[in-house]
Amino acid sequence: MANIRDVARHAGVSVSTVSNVLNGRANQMRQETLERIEQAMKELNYHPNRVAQQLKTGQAKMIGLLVPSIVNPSFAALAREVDLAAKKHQYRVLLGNTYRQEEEERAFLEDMMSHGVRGVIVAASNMEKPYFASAAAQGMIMINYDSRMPGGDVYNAMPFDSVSMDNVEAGRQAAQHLIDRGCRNIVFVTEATPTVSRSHKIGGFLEALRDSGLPCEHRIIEGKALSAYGDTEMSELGRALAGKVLDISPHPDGVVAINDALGIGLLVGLRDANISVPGDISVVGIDNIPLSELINPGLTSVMPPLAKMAELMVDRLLVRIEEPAIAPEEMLFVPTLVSRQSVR
Amino acid sequence: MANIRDVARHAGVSVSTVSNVLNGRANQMRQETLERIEQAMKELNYHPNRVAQQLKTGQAKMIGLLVPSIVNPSFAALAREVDLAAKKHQYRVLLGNTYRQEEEERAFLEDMMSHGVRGVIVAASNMEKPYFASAAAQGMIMINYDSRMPGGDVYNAMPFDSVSMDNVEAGRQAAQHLIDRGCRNIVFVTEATPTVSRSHKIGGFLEALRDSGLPCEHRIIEGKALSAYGDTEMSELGRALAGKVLDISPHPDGVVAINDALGIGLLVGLRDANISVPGDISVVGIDNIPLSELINPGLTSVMPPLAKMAELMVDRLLVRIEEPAIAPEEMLFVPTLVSRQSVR
DNA sequence: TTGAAAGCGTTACCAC
DNA sequence: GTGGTAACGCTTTCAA
Repeated sequence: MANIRDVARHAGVSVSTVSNVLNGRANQMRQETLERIEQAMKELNYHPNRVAQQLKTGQAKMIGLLVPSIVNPSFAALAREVDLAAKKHQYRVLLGNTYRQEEEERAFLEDMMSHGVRGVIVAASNMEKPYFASAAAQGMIMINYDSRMPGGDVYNAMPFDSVSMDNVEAGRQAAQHLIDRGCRNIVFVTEATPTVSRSHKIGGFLEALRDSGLPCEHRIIEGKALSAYGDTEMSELGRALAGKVLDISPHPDGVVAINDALGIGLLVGLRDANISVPGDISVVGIDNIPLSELINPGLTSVMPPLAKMAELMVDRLLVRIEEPAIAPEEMLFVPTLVSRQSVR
Repeated sequence: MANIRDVARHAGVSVSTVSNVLNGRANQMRQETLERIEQAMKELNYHPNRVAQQLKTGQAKMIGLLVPSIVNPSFAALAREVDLAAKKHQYRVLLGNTYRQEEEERAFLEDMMSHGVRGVIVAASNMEKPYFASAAAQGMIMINYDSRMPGGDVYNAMPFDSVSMDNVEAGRQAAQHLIDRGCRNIVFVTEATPTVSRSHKIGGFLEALRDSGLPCEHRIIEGKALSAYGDTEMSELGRALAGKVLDISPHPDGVVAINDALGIGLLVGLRDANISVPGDISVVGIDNIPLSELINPGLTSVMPPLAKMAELMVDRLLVRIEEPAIAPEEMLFVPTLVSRQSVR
């Protein structure tokens, strides 16, 4: 592979001049020189060596994406959007699956450091862990996806931006939709692990019930997923929780699932119990994974504006790499309800 | 961040000595020196700069993974297994989504070159395209996943390894399972684009019918998917093709779908038409995506040994990077049938 | 057993 | 406007 020196020689100029072209400093260059250089690049099929650029500048044109598991459709969708957004800036995405293992998270961050990656999007992990702070101290820029940041003082002490769907609004929309369609006995079904996004969703959900004068007691049905949050496990949980929903008497007429994977499991569990959806019970999910459109009945769901969110995260990351002093912010995105057949 | 010189200084040795430790050449080193160096690394929290190593050695500890879309569950599953396999060798995975755009594929390969990545796993793309050959000529090691390689002379001229499920066997197993369960009027439903893996599956399918003395005429039902092979499109196609299946008279009692996404669509389409699965028609898919376990009825499917395949691909890639002269091979993996509720 | 120094491909500063 | 050259952090050969 040709290098910058070959190009310089071939064009009869110095290395610095070629470098100037490469770095957009060709404005006050003689037109003829520029052309000769560009010509040489073409002829030699020259592509700058990113590794050398990195070594010199300390900047890799890569961002890291840390997710629990790419097999989970929500994170696959996120990965796609992040990839797309990164491409607009000529960045590539380094993927890290952590399976919720602390050791994997730590190793990923360290690897990113040594690979010269300066920015990482961290999806759905608890950023209070010390290695996040320590990576930040070493200059790693991180941005949190999906509101796993603790609130209050601790949050303010954290040097991380946070981007998420407005989970309060999501919970509210889901509940309100059921109320609008005539449901009056509505429950919220969820995995038991407490997170900020979870409590926000529940908050919005209860708010909607309260605003409509519906009872707010014993509305939360929860269960513990078996293993790390694979999608399959989440759906299995949903299937199991269908039983708990039907233990309630009288049967609820509307259910909000904390995410679509769980909602889909719920659909299966209800069908197993010969309950008709939406005939007997209406179900709304939160997430809008591709699958929700495919199954029967299609799962009505509250959808985050993922593409916009990914773009903002990438943009923000790149800005912050240049200007680390910018104060961290929490950015919320308003979701939209996608209506399908699981609600009457 | 501390560098190798800091460590050397701190330990009172030369840079080369530290480098020797880093590269496992510490066997004939004085124990005491080694300890001092290791101590210094700890104290300074030293991590070697991969970028500098790369620049020097031309080897990035990264492999590329080129997939049409990570949102497709089959590729997400592949990505997970590849990530796991790569981790065993301390490699990271650079993800490229191409959405079946030639331009994206070309750009990805070029980027990998300039990032110093020496090995790429190429999933389900036609490797006859000239840029693959050109990347290979520049020293990029590539391995093809899922048998999209052309056969015969052209194949032999290609410097690529190929790893795939034994698609003939997969088609055979699917058909044989239906036959074993008593189906006698069996069809194969597929997307229309011709590929090697497709024709192998069909080949195995027909072979099984022939061996059991069943009719082999007009057994292939096909349709064109709308856009790039998103999973959604594939399922939509399956849903549409349910109609074509039911146009056959008498109705088939068994269907093999070329992949699970299509099979799931088929299930939905059949239900829409008030056909019972498996009561009236049995369905088998090929792929075994996580979703197949979740839906109702669960889709019986032929499963490739993905983890093994990913491990072999990564191992082979790394071997070949060291020893590019090794003759390319085609490696086939025997699939297993996973029985669920979609077959009577 | 350890050290000195060249060089990987690029950038950026300072001369001319 | 263009060129010379010292880094960036590491590996590796050669010498001591």
